[in-house]
Amino acid sequence: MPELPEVETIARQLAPLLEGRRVIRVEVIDDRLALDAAGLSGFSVKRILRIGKRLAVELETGPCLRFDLRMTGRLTWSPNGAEFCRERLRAVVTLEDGRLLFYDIRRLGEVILCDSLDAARPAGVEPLDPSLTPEKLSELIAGSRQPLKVWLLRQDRLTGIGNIYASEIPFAAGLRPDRPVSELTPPERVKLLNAIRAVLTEAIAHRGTTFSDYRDGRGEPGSHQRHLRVYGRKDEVCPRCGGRITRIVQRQRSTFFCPECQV
DNA sequence: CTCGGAGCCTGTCTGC
DNA sequence: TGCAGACAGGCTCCGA
Repeated sequence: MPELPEVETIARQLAPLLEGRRVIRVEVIDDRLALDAAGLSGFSVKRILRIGKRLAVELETGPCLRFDLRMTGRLTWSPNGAEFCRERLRAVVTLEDGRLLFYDIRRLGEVILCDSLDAARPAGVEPLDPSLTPEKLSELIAGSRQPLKVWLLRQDRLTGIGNIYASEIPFAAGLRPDRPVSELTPPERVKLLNAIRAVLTEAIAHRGTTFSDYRDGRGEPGSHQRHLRVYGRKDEVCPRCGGRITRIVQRQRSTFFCPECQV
C-alpha cells in the first residue's frame, strides 16, 4: 500500500507525538513478525523519519525500529486513555503517554530491529534528495534494458516509488511506460526527473492516496486519489489530450497510460 | 546481470 | 446463492 508520499505523511504526523518520549515496551502480537525488541524498553525516541517506503523509529542509543508497511500496513497513534481496536493489531509500541499501533490486514508487512539508522536504509537513492541530478539519474539508469515503469519500481535504484506513482510519473513526463529506460534521450531524462519530483511532492501535499486501506498517522484517508491522472482510470478520458487511458500488465502488475500523448 | 513467474497473506468484486 | 478467478498500495526467491 503505502509508497513514499504515504509514509512521508505518516512520519511527519507521528514525529511530534513520539520524539523525545520514552519507550515502555514493545509488544509483538502477530508471530509472523520475527521480532525481539525487548531490549528497547526504557530508551527514548530520538527521531521518526521516512526512508524509502519505510518508517524508522530511531532511539537515542542508536538502534532503530523499522516498519515496512507493504500493502496494507497501517501505523496509528493512540493517546493514553483512548479506546483502540485490537482486530488485526500486529504490534504495539507503548510509550509514556500513548501507543503506536501497527495494523496489517494482509500481514505482508514487517517490523525489523536494526542496529542503526544506516542499517535500516535501503540501497537506492531518495528521489526527492537534491543530490539526484540528471547526471546521477543517468548513472542509475545506465545498463538497464527494463521498461521505464518497471525500472521506476526498482528500490535499489530509486527508493520509494510504488505502483501508483510508477504510472503517474511517466504520464507527467509524457513518456510511455513501456519504453526501454536506457533509450530515453537526455532531454527526456530531465523531463522524467522533473516528473518524479512534481508527482511525489504533489502527493505528499495531499497526504497520499487512499483507495481502501491506507490511512495516515491520524487514521484519516489521504486525498490524492482525487488528483490521479491515469492510475485506476482505464477507459476514462485523458485529462491532457482527450485520448483513452489504457491498462497494460507489466511484471504481473497494472500500468495505466495514455497511448495518445505519452511517446 | 536481466527476466518472468510463484509465493507470501487477506479481502473484495465480477462473472458465470 | 455459490463459487472460481481476478485483482489489490510490496517484496523475495527461484530457475532460465
